[in-house]
Amino acid sequence: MARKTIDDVAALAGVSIKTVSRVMNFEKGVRPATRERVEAAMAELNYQPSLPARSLAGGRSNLIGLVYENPSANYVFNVQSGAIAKCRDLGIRLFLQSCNDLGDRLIEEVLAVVDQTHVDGLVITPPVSANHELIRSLDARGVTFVRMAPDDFIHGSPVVEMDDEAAAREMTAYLLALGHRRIGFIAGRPDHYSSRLRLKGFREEMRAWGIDPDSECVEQGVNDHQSGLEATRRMLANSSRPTAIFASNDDMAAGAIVAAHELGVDIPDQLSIAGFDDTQVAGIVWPTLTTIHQPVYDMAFAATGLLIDLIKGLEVPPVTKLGYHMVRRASTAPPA
Amino acid sequence: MARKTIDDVAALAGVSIKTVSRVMNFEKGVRPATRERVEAAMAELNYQPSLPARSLAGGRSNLIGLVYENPSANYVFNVQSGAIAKCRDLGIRLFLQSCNDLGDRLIEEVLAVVDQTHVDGLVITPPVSANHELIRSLDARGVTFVRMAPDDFIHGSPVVEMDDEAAAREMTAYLLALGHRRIGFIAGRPDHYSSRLRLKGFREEMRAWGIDPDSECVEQGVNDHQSGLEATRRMLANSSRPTAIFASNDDMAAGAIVAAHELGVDIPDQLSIAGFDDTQVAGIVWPTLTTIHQPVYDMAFAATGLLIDLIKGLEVPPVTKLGYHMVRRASTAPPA
DNA sequence: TTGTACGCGTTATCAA
DNA sequence: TTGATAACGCGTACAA
Repeated sequence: MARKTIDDVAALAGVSIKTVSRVMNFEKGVRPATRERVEAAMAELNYQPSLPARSLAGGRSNLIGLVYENPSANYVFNVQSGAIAKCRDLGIRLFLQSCNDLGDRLIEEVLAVVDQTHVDGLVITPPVSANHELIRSLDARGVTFVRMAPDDFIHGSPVVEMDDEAAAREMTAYLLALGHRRIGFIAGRPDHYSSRLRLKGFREEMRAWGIDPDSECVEQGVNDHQSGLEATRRMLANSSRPTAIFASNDDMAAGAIVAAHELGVDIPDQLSIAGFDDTQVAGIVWPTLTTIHQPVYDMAFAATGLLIDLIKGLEVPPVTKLGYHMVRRASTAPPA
Repeated sequence: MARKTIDDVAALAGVSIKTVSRVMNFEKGVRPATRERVEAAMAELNYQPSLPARSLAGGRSNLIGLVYENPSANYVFNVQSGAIAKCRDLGIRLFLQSCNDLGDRLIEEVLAVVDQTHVDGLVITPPVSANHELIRSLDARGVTFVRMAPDDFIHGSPVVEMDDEAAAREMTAYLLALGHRRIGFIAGRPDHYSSRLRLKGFREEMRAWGIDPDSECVEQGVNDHQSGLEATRRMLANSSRPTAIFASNDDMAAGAIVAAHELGVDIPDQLSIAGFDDTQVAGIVWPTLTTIHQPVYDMAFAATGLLIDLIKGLEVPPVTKLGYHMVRRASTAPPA
């Protein structure tokens, strides 16, 4: 079955293609009666405008790209869901650009996709959003983009973020208020900006409570389950065990839970464990995990909205900060 | 910076645009020396062909669509990863079509995307692959597609699947061989074909071992953690508790683990638990989960490859069956 | 308020 | 082996 074109619609409605175009694009200056005739014709033919044709003819492709790199299935899924939801509202199509396993071909690939697909702009999520070389290259190409949680403001593009540092402080304060004093921290990958902020928040709050920095045991992890498990084993082998462990993300916290189970350490009676992100695992492990809810979906939704506004030429705020909140579940309690 | 076009390349190479086109598309009948000149020009200009233009002019868009609907973040992530990997190999771009939350607008939406984007074909994953009405509509539109794990072969399109029934039989046999006789089964959503196959495999193997069907307690779940938790609570409240529980997927098995922990039932000494899928959670829960590895990534990779062959007009096998394997972890053992 | 004619960057036809 | 030129389906000047 041949694809319906604007000519078919114009013929059926008895107008020129330009008028059909006007109706499609909600331009003013079309007589209501004419508009209705055209709309009826479009409906009858089940007409769908050709994106490639619009893209070629007009400057705009009505296509935007979402650029991401691994973090985790849940993170990617939430980011995508947020972006998809916003696009669906506005009739924009989303092009996904996964940079997983791309290595140093990343920049080249992203630029190629931009040129090939004619996307109108990009939403860039961490850690790619902190790739300065890419940002500079995109800027040189004149690409419009919005970044999620970058580690700088070197570029004038809008930024959407949450306050990782304040959130980490809040969680730390919560553990301190429960009565914990020896609190272990499992840090995330130092090349992720949010990891650094979370560690900073932890340290500052500890200091604010006058805790001796020596009783702060900070172990380095790499954001995955295994590294959380190993870091916790090291901490629990220590003579002065912590009574609480705060992991920089949920996956590592889930690893910490396993390490405690292995050693027969009861959670939360003998050891409190807290995570960060509020991903799916937080509700699946036993005991369920106290954590910080990171509004990933909302951040992607907001970033996508900003990008679309930007493309339309609207003014948008340079920084959008979204709220987090603590989710208290079963893995934390006062020390024995 | 203006986008480079085929004219720029042609001018620099001192040939016509048609020749550049020939080189790009690996058509034969171009003198090697000419080809090299053109390739050098393309490289020098960092030329990227315009997808919309190719799509309009030629019949092909070099774009394929991946259609999916929720299942889970991990499932979607793996499917995407497989499809992306295959596309990357072949210079094809992937368009994602999430049908989550689309309800009865699903068919309309998918058809609209096909018409608008001019994708050359679709890879359709379950449960959408079993949506007969959609399949019929796509067929009527003459759309090329490959289905993953559909529940029928009503349509002649190629199918990629794994043998859920045999896998479930294998897991059941494993539990029986360990010495279990009272085995509980947590069934998945009956509207998912694979759920029905897994239940069938469980039942057949039990029967093959001459187990009295009354000692088969089958509880209905809906594929999520919570339903696995509740189903297990019901089973464990029973006077004749099972000594092993086989859940139709990992999420429900993770729920079963929590239920056992809540009641102080030791895993695996007092209760063995097995899952299905080998998703990320299987390695994160404690104890780690014995499960069946479902080759989701490979299935998507294969399906994408088949689709691309199909688009090229090649012959492809009607059914591609991929292998599974059992992953023995810590959640199963002989009964006490 | 509506229509005509041209151009967007490719591929395809056919001639050279 | 190559090239001129006409599509592809739509947006945009500009004219009516």
